[in-house]
Amino acid sequence: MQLNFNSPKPIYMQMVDEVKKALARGELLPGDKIPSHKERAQISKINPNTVQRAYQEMEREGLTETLRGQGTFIRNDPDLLVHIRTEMAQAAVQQFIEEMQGLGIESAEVERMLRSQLYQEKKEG
Amino acid sequence: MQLNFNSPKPIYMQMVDEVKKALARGELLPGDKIPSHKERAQISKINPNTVQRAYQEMEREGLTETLRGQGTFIRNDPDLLVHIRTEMAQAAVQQFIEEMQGLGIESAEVERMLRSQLYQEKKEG
Amino acid sequence: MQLNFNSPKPIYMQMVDEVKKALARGELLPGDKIPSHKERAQISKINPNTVQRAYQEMEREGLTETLRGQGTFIRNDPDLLVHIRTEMAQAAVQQFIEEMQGLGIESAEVERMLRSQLYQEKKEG
Amino acid sequence: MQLNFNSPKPIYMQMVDEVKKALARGELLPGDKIPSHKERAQISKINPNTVQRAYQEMEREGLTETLRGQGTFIRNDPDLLVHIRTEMAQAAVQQFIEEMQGLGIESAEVERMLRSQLYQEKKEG
DNA sequence: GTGGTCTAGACCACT
DNA sequence: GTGGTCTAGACCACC
Repeated sequence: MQLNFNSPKPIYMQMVDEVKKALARGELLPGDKIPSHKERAQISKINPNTVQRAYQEMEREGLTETLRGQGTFIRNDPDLLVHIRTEMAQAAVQQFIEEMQGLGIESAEVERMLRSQLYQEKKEG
Repeated sequence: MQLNFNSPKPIYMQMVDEVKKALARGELLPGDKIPSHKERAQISKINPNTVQRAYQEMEREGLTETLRGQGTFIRNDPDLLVHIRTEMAQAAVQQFIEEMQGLGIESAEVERMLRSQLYQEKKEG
Repeated sequence: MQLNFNSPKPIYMQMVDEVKKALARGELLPGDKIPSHKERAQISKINPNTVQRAYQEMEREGLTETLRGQGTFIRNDPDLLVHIRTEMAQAAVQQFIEEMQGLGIESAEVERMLRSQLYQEKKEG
Repeated sequence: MQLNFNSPKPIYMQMVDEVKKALARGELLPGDKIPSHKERAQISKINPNTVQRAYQEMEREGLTETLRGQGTFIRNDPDLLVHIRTEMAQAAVQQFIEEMQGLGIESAEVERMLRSQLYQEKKEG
């Protein structure tokens, strides 16, 4: 779980996104237990309340469900993974397109730049 | 100039980015005068202090220069436009790729999704 | 026995209320034996401690009596049923009226809304 | 704003409900500014963070909107009042009916009890 | 001054 | 030990 403490994006929001990404990547599965807020806080070296706020947000978004005294679990919904994955991917694509159009860059050029950096990336990584 | 007051990104940073985008799109040209901070504040309905901070930031980044008593101008540097444009575009591409890889999406799929949404977009817009 | 694990009302209180309701409905009768706390815990999938606390509370309220080695029984008091029933009903009515007055709804309108939903309910159920 | 510090219902939830009731009663109008969380905290003698949590919840439910640095306002939606009012009233009626049916009380008897207490109330108040 | 985030630490209900 | 609420107080961005 990578957190950027200098980002303007609140830490609790970053945590929610990280969990969603882990789900999308298949590293978390529906039904999995996630660490208690105290445990997570120790691991990530942040305050338990901040973790709890992230967990609250996930609950609210239907990402997790919590059993009193037992812990917090990824919701056991078979569609959840695909749903989150497409939702986040489409949002990223959308934001990217808007950003590039905001810079006045043509679709063909957007494609070209993406490919160029995409395959250069692959070699580096 | 589109500002999102609920974004965690500070308004003054959003303003800087909007000016850069206008430059990249060719809507602002090197040497152009930009509105005084009071004028800009009235137009965008934000606090003059916030505008001033954005202007300070642009000055600091070498984007603008201020002539006493005459106002603030886009710096008259022929390379500025291209420089800003490629810088912002590459940053956007980079961020997009990282986001998609964070979701565990393969390069080929990234390309496919981009194209799909890119040309659908074009028809809508 | 319906328990809502997300309600702010403690589970043991919910259990007490459920027993009272079963009594009011005539599903439990004075003198009836109620399950041991271990049994109850297994049935309702809750912690035996929680059940025990509910049983303690019922004992305290004079709802049940415990015979050593024999188990816990609904108190054999002929007035108990009527007493509980009217007590709970009046509390419910009282709370409802206060809630509706808190919303600034007139008595006539309260009556009308109740009838409307009451008979619609009947058809559905 | 009446808060019950001994209720199991969290204070921030009580605050949300109180604002909704004030709206339903017409004491708050769409567009009205509500006190800052610090002010409200002083008035109600609770912690500013608790107030803020209530305000957050109201924002999330679409009850209020907040303008950075200016304050929090009842959302300026003409349907809001009626919407909240009917929503809360129906929920109260529904809960009341379920409670009474849980006690095994017939519809006719429910009506009778309501009327009896409703008009007795009126004389007292 | 206003809202938003974060830390720190307490208390409670439930397992 | 686990989640939930609350208090207290700090810092920041914006008005």
